[in-house]
Amino acid sequence: MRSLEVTTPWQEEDEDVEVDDMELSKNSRDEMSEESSSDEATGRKIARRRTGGSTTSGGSSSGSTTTRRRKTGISARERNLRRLESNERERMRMHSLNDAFEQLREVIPHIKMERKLSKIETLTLAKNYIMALTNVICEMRGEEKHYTFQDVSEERDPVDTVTTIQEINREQNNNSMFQENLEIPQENSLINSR
DNA sequence: TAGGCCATCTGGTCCT
DNA sequence: AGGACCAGATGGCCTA
Repeated sequence: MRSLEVTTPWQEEDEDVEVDDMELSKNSRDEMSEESSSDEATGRKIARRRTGGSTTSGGSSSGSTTTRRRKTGISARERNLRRLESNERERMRMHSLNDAFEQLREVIPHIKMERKLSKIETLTLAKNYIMALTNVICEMRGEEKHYTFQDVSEERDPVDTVTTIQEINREQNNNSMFQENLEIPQENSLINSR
């Protein structure tokens, strides 16, 4: 995994002097918006955009415009290095999160669409699926259903398209179009395996 | 062109 | 102390 190597003017400043962190952030952003590269290992695009970041980080006092004294013993070069390493770790973290989303998309039944499910759609659909499966289990045990689903309207959102297992079955039986497009992963055929 | 979705950067906070 | 996690900010891409 390759880390970004960007030389910035403030990197040259090695003495432990007082610096303005906000100015540091600004310089960093400006400097880093120059190039983009790709991850050799994963082929992922690295730093598709590098002009992000904020001068007013949320929920904290980081947005203060006051000049703060840098921690002693850490040079600007060292701080830059740590920031770049931190960025790299954060990128990797987000990539693994996205991988998890992708795996989730693959195991929940949904209508095939031109575009892939968004993250919020994926989570909502997964939640509905879990609720539906829970109801199926309850039904098999002769227990009362845990969850109730609202009636689906005529115009349905992709997320609401499959709300219950019964609905999946009904749709599969009645709608050839649906039959053609609905993807129900084998691993998840809990209903048939019991 | 506005709005939705997304990737990335960033700094604060939490955790080990 | 350092890494993980989190949320705000920003800008790119795409679609209606």
